[in-house]
Amino acid sequence: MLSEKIQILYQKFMAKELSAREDNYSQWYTDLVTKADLAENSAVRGCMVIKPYGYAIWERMQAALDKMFKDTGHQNAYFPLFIPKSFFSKEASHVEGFAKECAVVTHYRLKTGPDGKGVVVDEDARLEEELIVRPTSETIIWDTYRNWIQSYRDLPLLINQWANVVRWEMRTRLFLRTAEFLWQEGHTAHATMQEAVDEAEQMLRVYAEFAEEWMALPVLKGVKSPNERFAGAVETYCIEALMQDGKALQAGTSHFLGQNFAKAFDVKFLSKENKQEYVWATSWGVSTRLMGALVMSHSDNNGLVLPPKLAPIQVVIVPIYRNDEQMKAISAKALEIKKMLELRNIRVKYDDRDTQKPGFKFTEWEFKGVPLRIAIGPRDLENGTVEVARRDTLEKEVLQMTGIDQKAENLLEQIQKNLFQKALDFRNLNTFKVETWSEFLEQIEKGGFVVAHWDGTAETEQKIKEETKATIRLIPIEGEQKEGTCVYSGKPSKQRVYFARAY
RNA sequence: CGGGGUAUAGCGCAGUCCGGCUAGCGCACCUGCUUUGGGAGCAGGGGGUCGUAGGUUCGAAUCCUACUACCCCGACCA
Repeated sequence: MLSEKIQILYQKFMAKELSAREDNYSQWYTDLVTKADLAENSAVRGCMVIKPYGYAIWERMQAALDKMFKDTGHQNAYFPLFIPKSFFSKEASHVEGFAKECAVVTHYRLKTGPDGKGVVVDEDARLEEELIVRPTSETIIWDTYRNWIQSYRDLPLLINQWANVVRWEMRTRLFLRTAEFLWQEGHTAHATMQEAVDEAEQMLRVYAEFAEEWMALPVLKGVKSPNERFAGAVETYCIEALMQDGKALQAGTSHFLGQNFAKAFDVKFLSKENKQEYVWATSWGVSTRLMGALVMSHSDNNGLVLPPKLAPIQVVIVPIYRNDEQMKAISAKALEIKKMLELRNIRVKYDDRDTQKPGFKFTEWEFKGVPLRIAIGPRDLENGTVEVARRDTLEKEVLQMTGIDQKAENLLEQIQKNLFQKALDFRNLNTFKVETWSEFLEQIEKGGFVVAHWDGTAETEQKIKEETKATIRLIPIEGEQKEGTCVYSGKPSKQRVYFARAY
């Protein structure tokens, strides 16, 4: 339990550094991202600088996902940043979906300005065909696949790329929506429709597993309504998470593209039966938006809370000492513990900076979300103990130094589980089944998921969105599917769907 | 793209209404001493073309005009 004194210090700290979560959620989020050194706004509008600490988390996400992709048979490749404009118009709904937010390269040269100062675009260097900065790579990839695929023997083609993409957004927020972002995009080609559907569903399960196991983020699996579908997809699968402010966030999508892109880019293969057929396609992606989801689902008014599996530093050791002699003795012990922990593959930082006091270090590492802190002082040396503090519960306890490596390992596992359970409890507590329109209106105001019957029409979906700002987040593909009557129109409904206001 | 707000040291702000001497304050930074179990104290010190461009004036952070950037709230999207 926290003493009163510490509570007061926290209040002082909060007032100084961080907006309170309950007062202004979005300001709290922005403060957290910038002050915990995850990212900052850049000189370029809408684009962010991901700072080393934030990038370290992203690298851990990448590593885990990349392994999962490889384990399911995918290979990495890289396709160009630029896409010829003409490629874009080949798939009608795809263009329509992205046209409004594309950056376009028109020239390839600058020259010195007429007044001899600065540089201007050289009008003589106009590109014959303008290039689009990729908002996603389906078109260039399918144009390439055409040459790679001749026979059923070339299938399935299972490829992923890690890349940056650009979508010219009007309003941006660090990680959640930036003009340029980092992501991975998988693009696969299959001989049969069933195989492609299976692939899209498999990758959805991979995403869900990653979110739950690594990010400690419980997610719902489902499909999007036609309205919310990816431009060019036949079916869009998604994982959807609930943030602490009661808004939903799409954390990953996987698309069954049918033969839309194969037809647009003329990608055919010769089947076993010696017939020319169009291939079946999928694409799937998660982005640096996951960083935003991570921050918003676990963190509190004391700063970031990171799940141990993704934390760049899992344990920080802080020495407490009065003089050089003590520091020496404590350092020896601390380094010993560090080594023990590292033998268990725990990522440890020994914070032996002499320029900061222990209290400062406590607060700083807490703010940065380090799951476990071990403090060692003269008293501990005498007693053969250490003080261990958990970031998730803020609990402190004094433990025997012997066997601390095993205890730390157990605690990290517990923290990982606890964060997931807390997030799951929160979601359960904020998911409501409603039967009537008035219930719907009342509940959607309070935030969270509202589970209600929908008649399946785009008109109803649109009206609900206009009246409440809530959208259909997903149509569940798991659990019961009972019929009922639409909460808005009263018409028959095949099953309940999840509504929420969303990021 | 609409509404609102902001722009003064690395960060947060005061000063602007009502123009006037050398532009302040807190945090951070540097030096020294004392400190170190939850953001240490004291003393000294460094750091500014007051967002940009133009105008008014003897004189502009302050008044006028235009522009730019950022933040918040909407519409659009992952």
